Amino acid sequence: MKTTITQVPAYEGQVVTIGAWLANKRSSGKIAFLQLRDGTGFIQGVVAKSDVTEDVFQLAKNMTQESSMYISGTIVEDKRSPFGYEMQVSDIQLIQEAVDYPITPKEHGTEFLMDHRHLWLRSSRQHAIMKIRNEIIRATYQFFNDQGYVKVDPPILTGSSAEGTTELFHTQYFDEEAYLSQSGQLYMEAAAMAFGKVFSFGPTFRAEKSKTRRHLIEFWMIEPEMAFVDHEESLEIQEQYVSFVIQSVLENCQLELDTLGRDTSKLEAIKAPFPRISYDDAIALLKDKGFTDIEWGEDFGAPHETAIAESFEKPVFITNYPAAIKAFYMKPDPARPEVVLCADLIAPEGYGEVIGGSQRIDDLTLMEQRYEEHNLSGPAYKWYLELRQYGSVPHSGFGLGLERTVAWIAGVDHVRETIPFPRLLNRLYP
RNA sequence: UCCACAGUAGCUCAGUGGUAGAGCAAUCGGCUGUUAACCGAUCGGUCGCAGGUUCGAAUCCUGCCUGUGGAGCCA
Repeated sequence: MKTTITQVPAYEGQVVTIGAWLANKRSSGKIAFLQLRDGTGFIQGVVAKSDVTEDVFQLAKNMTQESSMYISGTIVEDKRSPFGYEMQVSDIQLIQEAVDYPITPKEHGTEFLMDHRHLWLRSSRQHAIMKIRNEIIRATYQFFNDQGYVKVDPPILTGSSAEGTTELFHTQYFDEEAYLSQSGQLYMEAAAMAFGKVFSFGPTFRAEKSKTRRHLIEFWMIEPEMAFVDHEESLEIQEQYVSFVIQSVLENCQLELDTLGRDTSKLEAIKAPFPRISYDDAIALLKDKGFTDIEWGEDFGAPHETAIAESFEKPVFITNYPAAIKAFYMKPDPARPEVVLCADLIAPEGYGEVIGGSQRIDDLTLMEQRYEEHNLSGPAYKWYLELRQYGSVPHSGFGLGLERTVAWIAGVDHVRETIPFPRLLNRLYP
């Protein structure tokens, strides 16, 4: 019976065959322990000299790391295994012998591991992180589908930028200049006017020379956009969404969180509602904490964000930033036009900003004024203004950075481990 | 782009002016419950590159390259 490692508990006491790779091996004169993986999980195969032919025992004893095989044996429960089960091996059919696998069981440096990312993904730690990433994506689709959102895919090649501030990757579109998307948001606003509630999930490209544990050149964003939803309602959606994702990971990825040594008690506490602090109060809080390098009107740096987050157990929304330091499309607070109806969600434990969101400007005249202030004239924006011309409604949206969210939930300290093939400053291989 | 640190065996590192070292991996041998197994042996080098100082440089000096950590910017 051919099966996979995660299905093994259903076959206790029976003989099964698994297609597997050798992750590691320990052997003595008359017994060999094979650490097997098949992509679905990890299990130990025990090869006793007395149970198998001499050829099979010699094969097991001399097998090299990452060699591939079909391996057959009886599934037995064993408390000594972290997975709970072992295979008492009866036969092995070698598929290919791997010679000199570069990633050994000892420690390695970052550069070496990143150069071998295509192989590093096979390790139990990377496997666990990618399974958590997958669960976050799965839970995202479930959450928004259950709430009646329509997934809409914005274009990746664009003729214009959403915000003039960040640097764009630039390419040729036949005879025209084109850019890789740095945000789908403008297109998602158009989609919200067509479908009401929408979300996107796709790659984003930022040609910034950022070099920190929180930055990738290519990363994935989830960008919901909702018509007839104001700023406050949007915050409620955000906290429910994030809570749902975390509870899903806790339910479905226990083994993975355990492999990573994640302290799950901190995640269990992450349930809506989340605290909110206004930009004004955040500035006051930082001054109380002794920061002298920040004044009202300036944006927070990483140390400021961390200091604010440390004052709360849960993620915290920092709301209503000065209009001058935020994107042109954010709606001013009617009571205080110098600040906008926006919020950044800062994750605890120093993981930084995971969501940025706002209510959007719905007034045509104000949007035209913003265009002039930001020098954003041009045919590429004509369609965006037309959204305010034909049945404009209050609407809000936000963007969640997938890799920062994975890093936070998995307890990984650098986003480069949270995407299969990270694109970093000076890293386009493999 | 700026600041700090690093580059020595396939990998992780020690060696700071006088014969190039260890652990892991690999190869051979030993061991019936190992958890990064252990024990013995063997194999393994353009000391990042270029120049300089010196009787002598992995070691000191200069420049460059590459990487790591952080900052700015952002999700």
